[in-house]
Amino acid sequence: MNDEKLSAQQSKEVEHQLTLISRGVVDLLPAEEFTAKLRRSLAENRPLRVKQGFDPTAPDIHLGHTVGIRKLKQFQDLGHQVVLIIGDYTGMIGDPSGRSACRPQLEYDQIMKNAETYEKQFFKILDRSKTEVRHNGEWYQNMEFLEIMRLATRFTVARLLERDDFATRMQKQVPISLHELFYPLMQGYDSVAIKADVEIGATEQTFNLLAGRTIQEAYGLEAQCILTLPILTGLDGKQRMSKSLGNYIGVNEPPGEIFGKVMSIPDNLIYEYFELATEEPVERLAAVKAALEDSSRNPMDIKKELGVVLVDMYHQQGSGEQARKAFERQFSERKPPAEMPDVNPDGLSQLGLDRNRIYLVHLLTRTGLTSSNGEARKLITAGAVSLDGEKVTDPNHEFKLSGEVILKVGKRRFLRLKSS
RNA sequence: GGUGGGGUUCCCGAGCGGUCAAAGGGAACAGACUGUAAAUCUGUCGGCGAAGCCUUCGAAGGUUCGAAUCCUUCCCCCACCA
Repeated sequence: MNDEKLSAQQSKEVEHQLTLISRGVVDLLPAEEFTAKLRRSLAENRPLRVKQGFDPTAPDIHLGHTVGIRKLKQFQDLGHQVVLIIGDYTGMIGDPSGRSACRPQLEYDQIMKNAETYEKQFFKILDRSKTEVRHNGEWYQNMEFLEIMRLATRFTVARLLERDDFATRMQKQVPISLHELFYPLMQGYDSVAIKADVEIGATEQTFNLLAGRTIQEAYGLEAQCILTLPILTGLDGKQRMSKSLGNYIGVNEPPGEIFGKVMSIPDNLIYEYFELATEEPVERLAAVKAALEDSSRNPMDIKKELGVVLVDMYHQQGSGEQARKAFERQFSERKPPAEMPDVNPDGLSQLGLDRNRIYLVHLLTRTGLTSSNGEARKLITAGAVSLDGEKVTDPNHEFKLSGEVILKVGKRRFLRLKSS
């Protein structure tokens, strides 16, 4: 790469972009190479092609994904070209852990369905008109076996196996299938296919990202730079945020859900979420950090602010405050929420319930508030169920419906029964 | 391909002819406390309107009054050897 001649104006722009892009990043490798690419990009007025791939193995984008997506957005705002890879092909190959293999055909349909919802969710953050979306089936569908073998010559088994996750699995005697070793190669080849200048991913992706460099060079292309981002911790405060662990906040969730989930995170996650999942200015981050460290404020209040910010990011302005009020009403003041599902007499009879003699256990199960009669009984006995604020502890409780009754199960499940 | 060790309820993991719907731990859920935080304590944790019954211990058969436990075949995993 030649040293580009840049005007003072342009040099300043490089500095500016570098600062922004580096924010919140764990590694930007190799640093000099990236700077050079950036300089050239500006000098030649040729946007960088910045890539990130997603395997649509689950239907939801969650906050963990947004760390990367928001970094892409930053590139986009700076005028670079974002390329999203939908791993429809890699997704199928992905991770067959556990059970017997399902039918690939079925899986493909599921993947495509997920891919669709993914795209919708991506564009809650990215600008659709400026984003290039590619499915990697596009180039894998017809790839020749020979080609794949050529790819494979670039790596040694030892190198693949020295990766942390594989090493751990070997140690724990968890099987590693041959095809999993190919995954980095495929991800790397994606970079060839779309001629990526930069690929971003979470820190655990480092190996795969680096594989991209190796493979691009094998194809005579300039190697991409890689940018890694921290992994967001899930709601449990222990494991990474993921759909399958159920410890996530989805960007598609309603305001109340997002707010409530934020309130349930351990205090020590507050700062991390502010830093990685929001766009708040550095001054505010610093203030939050200071307040948490010197305990000058109740962490709960800061958490509420976080909830407001996050809700606003994915819903209309003002939804955050609304969610906060609803939350305070329901949990601080312990009043039933303003809105809850209801069941009218027709609904009751459809469930096979006689409103003159409603067997509570059946009501709970048939309305879906509990998953089985056993669970319903369990909750009643535990004192978790109330009718119009009156705790019911008799598992055989029956009642006659008159007027309107609010049924409550646990802290958050509500149902309004109407007699007319 | 050979040898050895395994597959147990959401996960880990005991059980190895009846007392087993299956110990223990984790997760989860609920209650108390509270800030839907943490910590702690308590309870529940296959299904069915008590009893009693039904379905579970990789799959299918079989032995037995009786099987998660014994036998046969099959499937899968792991280690070592090749």
